Parts: sequence; C-alpha cells; structure tokens
Amino acid sequence: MADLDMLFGALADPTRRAILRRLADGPAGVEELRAPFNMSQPAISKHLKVLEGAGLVEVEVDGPRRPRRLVPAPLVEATRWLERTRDRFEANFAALDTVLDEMTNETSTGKETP
Amino acid sequence: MADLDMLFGALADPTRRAILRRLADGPAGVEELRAPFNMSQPAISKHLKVLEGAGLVEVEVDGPRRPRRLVPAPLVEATRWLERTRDRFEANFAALDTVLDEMTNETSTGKETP
DNA sequence: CACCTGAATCACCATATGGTTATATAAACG
DNA sequence: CGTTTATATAACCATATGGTGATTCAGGTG
Repeated sequence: MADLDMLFGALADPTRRAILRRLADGPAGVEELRAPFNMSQPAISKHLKVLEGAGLVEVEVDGPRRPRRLVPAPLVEATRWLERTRDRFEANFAALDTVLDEMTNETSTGKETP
Repeated sequence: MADLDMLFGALADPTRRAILRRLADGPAGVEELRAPFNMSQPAISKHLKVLEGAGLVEVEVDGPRRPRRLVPAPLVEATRWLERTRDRFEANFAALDTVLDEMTNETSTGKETP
C-alpha cells in the first residue's frame, strides 16, 4: 500500500512525469535531465530521489556521472491497480444493468415474478 | 497536465484509494464511507473533495444525503498515460536490443566489418 | 597538484496536505 | 416548531513538499 502511495505520489508531479518520459527514451545524467526545466540542479536531484523511492528509476555510477534509467515494473503495478478498480466498477455496473433489465422485462419470460 | 497532477495526487493516498474501491461497488454516503476508517467525518469530506477535484467522483443530492458515485473516465486516462510511457520505453528497449544484436552478429553476413 | 565538471548535501523558506475540534446548514420527522 | 441526522464549513495545527542558494564531494584532465 505504501508502495502505491509513493508510486502515485511520484507520478503526481509534472516535472517528474516529464523526467520519466525522457528516461523512457534511454538513460540520462542529471544535467541532461535538468536542461528542459527552468529549475536548479538540487531540485532535479530531489525529484530523482522521489522517483527512486518509488522504484521507478535506478542509478548507475559512471565516473563522476550518475545516469538514471527507467524501471518499468512499478508502472505496470500502477496500471494493474487502476484496471482492477475499473474492472470492479464495470462488473458491478453490468450487474446493475442486468437487475434493471430483469425488472423491466419481468413479464417477458414469466419465470421471475409469477 | 494539471489534470494528471490532481489525478495521480488523488490516487496517492490510501484512504482515497480505499474510498474509490468502495465506490466501485456502488454509490455511498459520507457516513457509510467513513465507517471503515478511524477518522473524523470532516477528514472524509476533505478526501472526497480531492477525489471530486480529480473528476473521479460525483455528488448526487438525495434529501439530506450526498451519495458519491465513482466516475471511471479519469482512471482510464491515468492508465493511458502509464501505458504510453511504458510503450515508449519498450519500443526504445527493443530498438536497443536490435542494435546490440547487429553488433554481436556483425560477422554473420560478412557485410559490416570486411 | 590545481582545477573544472557533474552531482550530492545542507540549511532554509513558502505553501500544500492531512488531520483535528467546533460550528453551521439542510432536510426529514414527531 | 424543535430535534435529529447527514453533511459542509471554518479555524487551527503539524508535517510534507517543492523550491532556493551555498557548500561539499568525487573524478577526470591540464
């Protein structure tokens, strides 16, 4: 549960989502990730820590650089939660529809309400 | 973009996710939603406001009660963002694999390194 | 060794968030 | 009309969040 807190929390910021989209195209260092934003380097480092906390990003030490790469597994987990919730809703919605249909067509078969 | 901020932000809290799961089974009033939590009524009302702000929940005035019902559309939108990002990653990953394969098998055709 | 460069860490600040209690509002009901 | 029930709203508090500038650290490179 706390996993999902960190996960969705990490995704709730536009800078972090932009960073993830960038990392989807391949690893990148902090300076490269910072380029598109009018933001200080420590701010980017903080965002990266949040993304790492959510398991969405991993560090790879390469000389003085720490390129980050995207880890897709948590994205799948988030998707699964969303789909489980929606499936549950759809199922209950379909069931409600069935009930309403039976109420509307209760005389069609003559079996439901003798 | 701000939509996704509110959306993922709304999902980043366990209480709110539990409320959504409950609402997936059908509409419910505030007192009913409060029941599972050791939390004051205003706290629940606040969470509901956040969910409404994200478009995940709608109110339906019924006498003194304001039952909430789940609105699934934003869940789909969130899912689509996650899948777009992951698809992008997978595509680039596959492309990298192809490059690596070509590097490994560069002598197989005799064309690459004469 | 001296010195860049990339990145981390520290100290700080303003605002947002998640909770509380107390109070107000609105509709049904005896 | 007064009361109960369900909910909203207000005022407040502690902590989290997102940002800043200043400093530190780690590795290449002259």
